[in-house]
Amino acid sequence: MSPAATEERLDAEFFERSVHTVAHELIGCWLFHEGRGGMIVETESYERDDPACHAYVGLTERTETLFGPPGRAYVYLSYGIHSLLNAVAEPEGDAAAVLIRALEPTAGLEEMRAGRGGRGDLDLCSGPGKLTEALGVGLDANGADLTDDPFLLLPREPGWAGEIVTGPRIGITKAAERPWRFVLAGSPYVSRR
DNA sequence: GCCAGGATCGTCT
DNA sequence: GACGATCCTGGCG
Repeated sequence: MSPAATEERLDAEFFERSVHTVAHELIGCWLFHEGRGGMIVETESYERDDPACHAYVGLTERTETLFGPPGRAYVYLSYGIHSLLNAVAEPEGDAAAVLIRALEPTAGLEEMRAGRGGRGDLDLCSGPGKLTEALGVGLDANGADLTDDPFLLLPREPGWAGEIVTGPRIGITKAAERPWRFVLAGSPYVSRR
């Protein structure tokens, strides 16, 4: 299953709202980068007044993108190894972002398998570090416009009716209890943990 | 199948 | 100089 090529992209307005609303509504949407990608099945939201958010400490060179206009990509290096992809939300000057944690891969499967060392499809995009590797998104994508090439971000297909479950965020030590993780119920493509 | 530990580097103190 | 919004491997049962 894949979206029609003529469908309209999500625009900056979509992201210019509460980061939690954006994170929730991104589930079921489609994300592609250079022809590789699929349906978003797992996200987490990070707001500015949130000890786990990088922008919590204020504006620095690193967090500049977070304070910028919505609909941009915030990419940073985690554990010295993995690039993690976020979508900047809320109006410019209001730092908040949605971490894209997992996709159900549908497009460019061969390329993604090659980039991921020939792993099975369940392991292609089932984690924030995995999906950036599969899609070929690196640190140089920081600040890029997610609503334009080489990214392609499409809304849910008409009539889509997936069930979305919320829960505590994963892999953080501060404010981990806040229920700002959103997953598509029953999807085998979400990260394990 | 489950768990513990290591890899590796940009950013902040 | 320490610490991660992670992933993979190896050891053990």
